[in-house]
Amino acid sequence: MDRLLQMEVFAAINDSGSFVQAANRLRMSPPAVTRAMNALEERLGVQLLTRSTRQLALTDAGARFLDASRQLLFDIDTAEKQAVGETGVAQGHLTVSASMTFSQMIAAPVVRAFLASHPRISVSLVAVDRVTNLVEEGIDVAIRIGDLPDSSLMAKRLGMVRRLFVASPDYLDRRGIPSEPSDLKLHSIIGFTGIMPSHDWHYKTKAKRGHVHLHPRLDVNDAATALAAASAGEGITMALSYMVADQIRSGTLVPVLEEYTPHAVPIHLVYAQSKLVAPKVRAFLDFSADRLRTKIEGTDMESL
Amino acid sequence: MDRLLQMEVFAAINDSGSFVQAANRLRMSPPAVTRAMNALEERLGVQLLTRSTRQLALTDAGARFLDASRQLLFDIDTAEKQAVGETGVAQGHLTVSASMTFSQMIAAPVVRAFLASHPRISVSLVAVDRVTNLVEEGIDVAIRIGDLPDSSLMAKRLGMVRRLFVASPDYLDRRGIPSEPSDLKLHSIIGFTGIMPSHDWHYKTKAKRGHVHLHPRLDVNDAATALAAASAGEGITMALSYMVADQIRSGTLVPVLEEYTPHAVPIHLVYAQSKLVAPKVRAFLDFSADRLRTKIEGTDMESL
DNA sequence: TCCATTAATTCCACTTTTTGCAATAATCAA
DNA sequence: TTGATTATTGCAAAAAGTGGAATTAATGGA
Repeated sequence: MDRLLQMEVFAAINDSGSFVQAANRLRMSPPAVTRAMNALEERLGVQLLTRSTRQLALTDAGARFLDASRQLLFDIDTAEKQAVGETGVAQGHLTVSASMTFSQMIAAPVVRAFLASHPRISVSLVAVDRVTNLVEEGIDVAIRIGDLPDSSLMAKRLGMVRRLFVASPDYLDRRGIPSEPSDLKLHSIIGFTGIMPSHDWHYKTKAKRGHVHLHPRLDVNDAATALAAASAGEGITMALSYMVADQIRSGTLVPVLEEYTPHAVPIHLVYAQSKLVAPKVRAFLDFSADRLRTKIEGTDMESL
Repeated sequence: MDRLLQMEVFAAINDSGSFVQAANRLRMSPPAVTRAMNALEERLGVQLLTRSTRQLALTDAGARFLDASRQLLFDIDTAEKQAVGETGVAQGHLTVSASMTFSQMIAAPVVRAFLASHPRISVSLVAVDRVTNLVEEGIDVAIRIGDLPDSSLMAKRLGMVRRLFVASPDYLDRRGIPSEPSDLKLHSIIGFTGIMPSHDWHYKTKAKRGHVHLHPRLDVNDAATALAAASAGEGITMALSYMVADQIRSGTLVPVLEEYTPHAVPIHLVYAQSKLVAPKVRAFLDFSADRLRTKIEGTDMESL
């Protein structure tokens, strides 16, 4: 039984507050966590954690060992990175997180290309629509949309993202191009709950602000479906700029009411620390940054 | 593969200078050492050691990682001891070293009693006739005969040891009691090469000094055999005091020429460090010190 | 140059450990 | 008491680790 893993399990239990969550965090089964913890206590000959099914409490010895464990795990990680330095082979397992849609539409192809060119690296692409905690959830790189809070994380800017109304050229030929928000009431709207959960659209420009209540004829919660419908000329839908960058470039979709959707937020590649980046992480950052930028650019603020 | 063991193997290889010796030190097989080293390099993605059958050399990364490993292994050991503190159960494996004869005659019975009263501890009793290096050879407790050099080791004094001539009472009745060294020439000598490799005995008292050349009729390299012969009345032999303590107490053997064999040296239980002694070591020290003292005392200098 | 020697490595059959699922036990809130 | 949740154990399958023997490689001496 790996003694370092025992310490990692012990730390994870205390971080997450339960055996099951520690198991998830470490991608182990709950029995494995139980056994690791038992083995650690057995080996040290002292109880570290008094536990019932509903309550966990550190013993004195446990509290002492927990502090030491955290420090040691950090030291070991540092030592390994320092020793390896720049010379190391990019290998091992990499965990990348992004929002569900971004992951599907943008990140996945880049990750697949990355896997193809780095045979010794495996990747977990975690698609979750919430802000992830890199260290706690063991994520190496996250793609974050929105302004970044100050933090100890490093970030590479990939571009800007904003919400856009889009429709196909033939639809606009048939139904006309809306020139102000209220015109939308005369149009066929394809609702996308992922971006616009309510059907009220609040807009704000330099000149004016207001809102329209939209009545979608079709309402879906999947970006690809909404965009397919829009491309087929079924109506106007709202999308995030990166989702439609390609179609706008190729002319399959056309943005409308652009002056009413100016608010753009940055999108970043985010990763922990600045020094001692593991080769696998460095490799992913180097590989993906340009590719992601290319995929994202073209429909952001500057294109207005 | 235990990552800590990998670091231990790496350190041991560098300490001992070869895979085979590292294997011996860690009580592993050479294949296991090779595999641990390969796994470590594989995991880090960098070569630590360039090796041929005759030459080992650290790479730059290896040198960095070696320093860090040694420090970390020490830190982990410390952390575990600190966390466990006094509360820990005495358990695990204990390695005790002593000279061949002391081990057989004195230490082994005490170790057996210790095992019986500490079911969770196992013991390696290493009987070697050389000074062992506690840390390098992974020995927890050593029994040392002779003056101790200043060192970082802790010691418990068990008593004094000196060389003695002994014979059985009936032999002395028959052949007379020697009163000075030259009388030995008229006696039947049982040589014991363990204590007296040459047959020249150099003696020195306050009054005089000199030497006699002895002609043993029987010469053995095993203490038990020599003492058995002496007990059977076959002659005079030289023994270390602890070997004959019991027989002298019981009268089976009688020391002779005591004024010519005054030089006594101390005997100690030696162990590493003063703080953070592992419970298993503490238990052995507590258990064995008195018992060993009892077995040793009675024929040392003070009994003259 | 070749050979004997020594040390690391690989091969292989075997043993031990580890694994996760499913069932169970324990706890607490309602 | 019940229901929900969580830790633990039993068990069979899978994986990893094991050391002895054979192999390979390097080196110093003949």
